[in-house]
Amino acid sequence: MRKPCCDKQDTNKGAWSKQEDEKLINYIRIHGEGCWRTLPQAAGLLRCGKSCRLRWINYLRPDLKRGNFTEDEEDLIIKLHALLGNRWSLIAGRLPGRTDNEVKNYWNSHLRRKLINMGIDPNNHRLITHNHLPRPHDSNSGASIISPASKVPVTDNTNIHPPEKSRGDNDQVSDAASSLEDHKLPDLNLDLTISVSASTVDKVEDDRRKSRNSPK
DNA sequence: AATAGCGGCAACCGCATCGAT
DNA sequence: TATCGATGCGGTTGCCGCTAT
Repeated sequence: MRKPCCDKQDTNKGAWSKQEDEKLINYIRIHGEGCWRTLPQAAGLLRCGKSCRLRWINYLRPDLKRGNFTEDEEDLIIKLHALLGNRWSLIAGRLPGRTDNEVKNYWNSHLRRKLINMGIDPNNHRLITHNHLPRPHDSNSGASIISPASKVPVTDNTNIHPPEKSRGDNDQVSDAASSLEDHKLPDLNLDLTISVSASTVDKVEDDRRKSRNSPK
């Protein structure tokens, strides 16, 4: 039986106070990131390590770019989501200064709705084919979708079927992504502008591996 | 002015993954 | 090879502020 990550009785929960933020920032400034389990005690925080890590990564990190997403960023998120599904950390890794949480929230609150309004199913990035729903170019029904910002067609290659939902269901996209890594997607049009290509996906995965292996 | 409804965002939770032993 | 602990990730929740009624 695994021990809980922290003694929940002795930890604060909920919103962070300014003092807590300052303690965390000061500690990381001096000692650097890592060792999240021992950090709270060492920093004098009544928080669990996971909470500290999340607060730092999503809010306190100095290199965070806060504020609205640009059109380019939106476009890139949509394209990467079409390729990778709900792998938010991978997507965020291609957006400097953005966090997975931020991208995920933005997707769920803005981009999903935006795609739906455009008649695109956000789960699989294909045109929603409702018989009663008028479609922009019906002759192409289900054949291609237009990326909103760039107006660059994202070919519906039918090889990519992002998941209805993530985690267990990520297998489909994992398959797509791993197929990309194996170069087994013959007819896949990966010219997604903003340099999202098979090699980009390779690089994303590669970066991820490297960051895992590199010491903190 | 009050309040119900809604959307956005920060934070939590549980599971997966990876490295060390 | 199996097990354990630490960390990472994605889904979900809950709070807060804004807007419509």
